[in-house]
Amino acid sequence: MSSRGVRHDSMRARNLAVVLATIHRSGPHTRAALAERTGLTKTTVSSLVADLIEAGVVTESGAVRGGERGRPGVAVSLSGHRVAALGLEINIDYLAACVVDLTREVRLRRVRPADNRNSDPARILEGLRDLVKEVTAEAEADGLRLAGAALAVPGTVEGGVLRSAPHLGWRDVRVADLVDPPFAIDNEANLAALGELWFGSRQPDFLYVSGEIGIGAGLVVEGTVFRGTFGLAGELGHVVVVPDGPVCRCGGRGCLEVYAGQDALLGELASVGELVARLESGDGRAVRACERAGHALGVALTSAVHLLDPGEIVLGGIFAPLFRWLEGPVSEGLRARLGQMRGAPPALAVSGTGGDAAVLGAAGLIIQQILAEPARLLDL
Amino acid sequence: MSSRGVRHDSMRARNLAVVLATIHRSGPHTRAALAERTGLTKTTVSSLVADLIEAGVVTESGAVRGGERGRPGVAVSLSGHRVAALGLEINIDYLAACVVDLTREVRLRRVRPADNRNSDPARILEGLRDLVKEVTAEAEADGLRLAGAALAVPGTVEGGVLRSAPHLGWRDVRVADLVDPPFAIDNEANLAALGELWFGSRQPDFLYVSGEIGIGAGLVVEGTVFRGTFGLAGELGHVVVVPDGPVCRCGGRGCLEVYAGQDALLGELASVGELVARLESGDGRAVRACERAGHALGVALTSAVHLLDPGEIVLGGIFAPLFRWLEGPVSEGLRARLGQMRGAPPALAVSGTGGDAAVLGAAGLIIQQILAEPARLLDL
DNA sequence: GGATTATGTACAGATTATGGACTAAAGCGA
DNA sequence: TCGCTTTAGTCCATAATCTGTACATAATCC
Repeated sequence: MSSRGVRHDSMRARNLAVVLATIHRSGPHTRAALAERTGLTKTTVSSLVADLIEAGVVTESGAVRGGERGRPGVAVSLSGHRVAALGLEINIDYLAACVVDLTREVRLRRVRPADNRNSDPARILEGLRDLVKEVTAEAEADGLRLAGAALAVPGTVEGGVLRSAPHLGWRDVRVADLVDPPFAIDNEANLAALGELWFGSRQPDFLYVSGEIGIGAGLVVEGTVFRGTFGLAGELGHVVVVPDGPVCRCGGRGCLEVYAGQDALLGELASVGELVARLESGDGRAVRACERAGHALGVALTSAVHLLDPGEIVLGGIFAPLFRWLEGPVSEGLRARLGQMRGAPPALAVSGTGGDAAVLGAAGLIIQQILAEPARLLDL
Repeated sequence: MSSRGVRHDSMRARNLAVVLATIHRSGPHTRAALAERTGLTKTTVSSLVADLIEAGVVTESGAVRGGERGRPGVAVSLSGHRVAALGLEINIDYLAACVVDLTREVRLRRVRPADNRNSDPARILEGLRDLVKEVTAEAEADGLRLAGAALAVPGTVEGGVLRSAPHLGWRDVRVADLVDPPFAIDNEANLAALGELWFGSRQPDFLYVSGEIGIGAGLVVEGTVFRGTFGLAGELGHVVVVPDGPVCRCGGRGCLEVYAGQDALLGELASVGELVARLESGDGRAVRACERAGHALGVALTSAVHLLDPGEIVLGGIFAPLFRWLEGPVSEGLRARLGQMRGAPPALAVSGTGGDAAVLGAAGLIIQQILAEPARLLDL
């Protein structure tokens, strides 16, 4: 609980957010419908909507007839023409950026291939800065105002500081400070979960499992990402599957990653595409690797379901193209192990976003912030 | 996000809560100090404090000199004399109740031994109703007004309905409806975690591990219990320790409970006291059982730390008296398995509450509600 | 075209916080 | 002891915001 008292302007800020959230959640509304939904009076809603229009987050979008009789209302809907969010991602082999407007339309996408393994943070951040400049200029030329930016990184983040990104070879990098204006940073898996929420037409409760070189997970409960105490929650890749199994790069033993990480799945194959090809041709070794991974995932997800209680489980990253082969072993494992503890195990689904859930989710985080505090756009 | 607009009275309700929370968190304050802390004006604070005094949640408690000079202020502190909360618990072999006032003073405790295994819900609830009547009468004779009640049950709770309590033999019991006024219900482990927060002088971030016949856990993040999507989070007892281990009563295999549940620990011994005695005398079998349990706990907690990211781990219930013998294996397991993933594993601590963390936590839940919405006390 | 119905705005009134003036109560210094 | 300074708490006029009623507007129904 914030310990600051609230004043008149906080009340208005809150009401602006309530009206905007209603439009966002349930589509265009007339002012009258908004008044009914929010419990505010028509007068107040009119005044709030006027402010939201001025802030550029909503527009009037034509007449609607409510019942059969009476004066038709004017629909107020989210506006995609003024305000947008910038999503960024640093990953092992690329930098990516995207611009998403308030209607969730992806307005711009940029991917720059790069080899960032064991790289120098300063050099990569220089490249990121360039990318930001380029994309910002293009967005502004499009008439968009970028209300904020967020960055996805393949590592653990604590209070805006990148603590450890083993594959990049980075430790304790204060990424946010190096770019102006400073932006939000979060773990790839957390943001991919948000990406799934915003762009994969998901229900607001699920566990997104991100298969990359490592395996991460982001839990979304009631539309927000659960981060734990230090922001380190969701490290599904190191859940114990076999207590005295092979040593993992984390120092533990028998972690999920050992059985279902990219390296374990691909073996000597060069890419996921190749693995899929082998699977389709019924190659025994590939099928066995996939079954082993599915089995391990079933075990780890059983623990995860007991501890996190997700509404649904979504497989993303490299698990998405492999879903056909993973689904069976994973869901059987869950069903058998969860037993009578719950009615039925959470449903298993494929990720609805393409490979770029994380960048999109980064933009989604900013959109979430805008929707939560539209008043900030008015102060500037 | 609630979708209801806020009005003047919500603003005031919020400010009442802010002032009260400040006093609760940081002890007695003068009105001037409250004004500074909350950012409200002295005028507003005076008016809010007047309401809080009327509601009976705070009192003036003597003069305090702030600096060296100037008129001394009047300290405003929590009042334990009017408002209190009722905590209740149904467990395998007893019914319990307690009354706790706003200063966290336990004003009343009642435990009624009973054999509730495989019992008839209606009969037990009858007994609970009697207990409530008795305790309510005593509290009222003491001048206390019970602002609400909450009930801890050894089972899973979903939206006020007790879904499944295997040891009681209950399924789908609508407990809340059967008592008037209806009260909040939650899982024993979740409420024990709150009990630990309120009465064990804990930091606001920890995972409370409740060793009873089953093993549960309640995660507290920033002072609130994490419940997951359906309120089923924290089922530590069924986290997988050995994927093809012995069958557990839940239907799974190799669950933590199989290795560290009460039955596994006690073997043929009749009570935890007896086990402690054996351990103290160095009985080999007892020591080995304890080591095995500690090892299994280390494995399950490793998964829990990766997924939940708790600030600290608190062992309660039957694990509390066994802490001396469990601490070593558990913390070694955590240290070895967590490896380089985090700076250091979360600290391991014993529960600070006695055996009745759950009842106390039930009362704590209500106190939390009062502190969050003091305005409700004024409306009546 | 007039009655009916629903939308959206205008204006007075209510609620609550603010800010400066004022009163109260203590110590300090002469 | 008296006045000065300092801090606490209250009073009152003002400002921000929401409410509620009245009203103008725009559609359908007959």
